[in-house]
Amino acid sequence: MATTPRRMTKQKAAILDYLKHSTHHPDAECVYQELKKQQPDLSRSTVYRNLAQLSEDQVIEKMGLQTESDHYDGNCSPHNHFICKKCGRIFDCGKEEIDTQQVEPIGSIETFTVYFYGVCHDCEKEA
Amino acid sequence: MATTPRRMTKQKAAILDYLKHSTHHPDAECVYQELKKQQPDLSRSTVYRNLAQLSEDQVIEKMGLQTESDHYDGNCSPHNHFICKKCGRIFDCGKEEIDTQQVEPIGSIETFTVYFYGVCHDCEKEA
DNA sequence: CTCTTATTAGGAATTGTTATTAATAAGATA
DNA sequence: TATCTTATTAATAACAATTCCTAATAAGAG
Repeated sequence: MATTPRRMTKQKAAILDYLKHSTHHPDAECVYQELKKQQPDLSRSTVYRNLAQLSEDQVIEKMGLQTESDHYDGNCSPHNHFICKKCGRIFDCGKEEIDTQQVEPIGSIETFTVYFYGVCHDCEKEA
Repeated sequence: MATTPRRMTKQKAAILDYLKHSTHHPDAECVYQELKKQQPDLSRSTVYRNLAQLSEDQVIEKMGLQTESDHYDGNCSPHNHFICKKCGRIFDCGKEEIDTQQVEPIGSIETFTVYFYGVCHDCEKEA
């Protein structure tokens, strides 16, 4: 995915180090505020740019729905979604059974959502 | 969740009707553009406000991670997340097996993510 | 019908994020 | 080590998605 060579900088290193030693899934602002304490002239854009680059390079992971705006669903019955990486369409699919025993030590599950990513069959045909 | 009485308006009815008869998971702008054809003086704020209200009332569903900004995870090994509705913390949990046969007719899965929502044990103790 | 107040249109303001630009510095090569 | 190329930076402007604000409107209870 990376189209240009990458250089390591102290800013990028700090961002990466912070994320690799965190377990609380910070957002960009949080990373910025935290690292600004060590590097007072760190820029917000640098944080955003590096977070984008690092997740593009799969060194870190961006959480959440990989779409630019929020989407709404009029169908409230239990079901999941498949998001096509190519055409961007969101498809409904059945609610799969899922084993939750690994979650029980953490808390009580009220709901869960599953997002599948891939290429839909329509787009596959075109390629 | 609704703290004030609700009134039905033709704007809200149109938004709801549109969503209930859609299967393509539109975003706010899409709903706005579509309904503006019938109601030329419909306002964008009205669409946003009603989408928020309707999903608060669980009449429709807002997709994606229920947080205001994007979060990043330095841990790239396969795992899922539990989001506490009370304290907002995001916990890691193991990657569960999931049956994907219902998704196969739609497309080829490359990855998937599972988000569990509930109340963590820390918050349960406090209540 | 009347009254209360939730809801509206319209636009301005805010927020999360990205683009721009000149200056800087990583890392390859000599 | 000195030099060169160019990815990266800080700062800020620009941007797009969303929310807030205000006076006017209209739902629906009495």
